[in-house]
Amino acid sequence: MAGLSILLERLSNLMRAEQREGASHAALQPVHLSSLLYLSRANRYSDTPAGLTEYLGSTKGTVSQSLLLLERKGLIEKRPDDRDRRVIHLALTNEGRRILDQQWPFPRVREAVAALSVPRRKRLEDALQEFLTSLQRAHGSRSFGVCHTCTLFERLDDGRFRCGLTTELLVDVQTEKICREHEPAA
Amino acid sequence: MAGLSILLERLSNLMRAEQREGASHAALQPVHLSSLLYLSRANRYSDTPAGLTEYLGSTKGTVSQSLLLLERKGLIEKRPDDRDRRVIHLALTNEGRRILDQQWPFPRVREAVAALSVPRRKRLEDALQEFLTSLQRAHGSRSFGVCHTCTLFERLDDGRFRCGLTTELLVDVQTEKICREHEPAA
DNA sequence: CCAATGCAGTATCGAGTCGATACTATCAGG
DNA sequence: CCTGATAGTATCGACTCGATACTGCATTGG
Repeated sequence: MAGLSILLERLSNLMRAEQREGASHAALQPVHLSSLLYLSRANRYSDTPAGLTEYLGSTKGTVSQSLLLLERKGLIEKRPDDRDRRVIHLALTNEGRRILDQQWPFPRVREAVAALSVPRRKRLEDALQEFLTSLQRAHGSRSFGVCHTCTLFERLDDGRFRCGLTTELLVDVQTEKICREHEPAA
Repeated sequence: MAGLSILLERLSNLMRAEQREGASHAALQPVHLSSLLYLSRANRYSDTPAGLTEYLGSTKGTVSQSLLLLERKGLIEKRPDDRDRRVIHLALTNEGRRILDQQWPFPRVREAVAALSVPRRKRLEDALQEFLTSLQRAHGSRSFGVCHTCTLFERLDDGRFRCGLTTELLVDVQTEKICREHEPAA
């Protein structure tokens, strides 16, 4: 059935138009808002140029350029990793957080979501979640889920949390963030 | 609920990545494939630069540039309107159709759609259609529906069809195309 | 009938994306 | 210690995109 592909294409175009409009209010490009959104939600394994590159499905060269611009505008900060000196961690500045809170979610998307009844919203959310998982698998992309839904996530006997991949202990707030190493349940 | 906005954002990014990849196979930009897709499905009231501009939610200057490029590459043809000499009609060339058929729908989107069971696909399609209508309304955008679902569409006693807006008779094939003057049922 | 208004489309400019390529620096493993 | 892989940057050219200014045609109201 081609109907679904057409709907997805139309949705893409509309979302794109909303993103352009929202971004231009802050003198930014759509991809900049996506970047700020990702970085505001990425855990410490994921808040790097490489993590963002994977999330956006772009190339590291392009992303590097965008990050230079965001840094120049004072919306993000770069901090070198303590252990691996090739790695850079990215964090939103207060100004970056302010811009993101102002522009996201996009008002018309918010409005369209609000126009749906609660059960219909739930139905769309479930159906979309399922499709996204499927699309991410087809894309060979990571799932970018939140840490505590990961199959590698461990609850220790003493109540603390640990990442089964890195065997590191996790602070509570980290487990609500999205992780590029996330392994979905099924 | 912010969850749906986040899903839509993630879907946008993934679709964008698919579009970039598909387009680059044909040495095009994502917006060029969207343009070809629209033009392949637009009726004679809608196959103009202005129609495409509305569909893409862009500006006429930008669209004009993209169309020059598509014409230069031999993927579309321009034909002046008979009655209004300001208006230009756009049509895909055989080469344009070939490129579109080759690149669309995007293989991974197709794959992800195919991975859904029929009832789940139907559920997603219905939910998405409803949301799209809602979003288009919020956006102040036209619905770009197919002609024969339009409230202005008339079946005459002799079996022919007529557009209630322009009062023109419509040939069968035109009624399956999308129209920028489309008025959805509710 | 014609002047004002508005619409369809084009031209041009500057900032930025994006892919490609080439590069540096660092890490990890044999 | 060397080899290969990984993280990130620099640079180039084609293109998008918004803004502004422009042309030519249509419509409308006096």
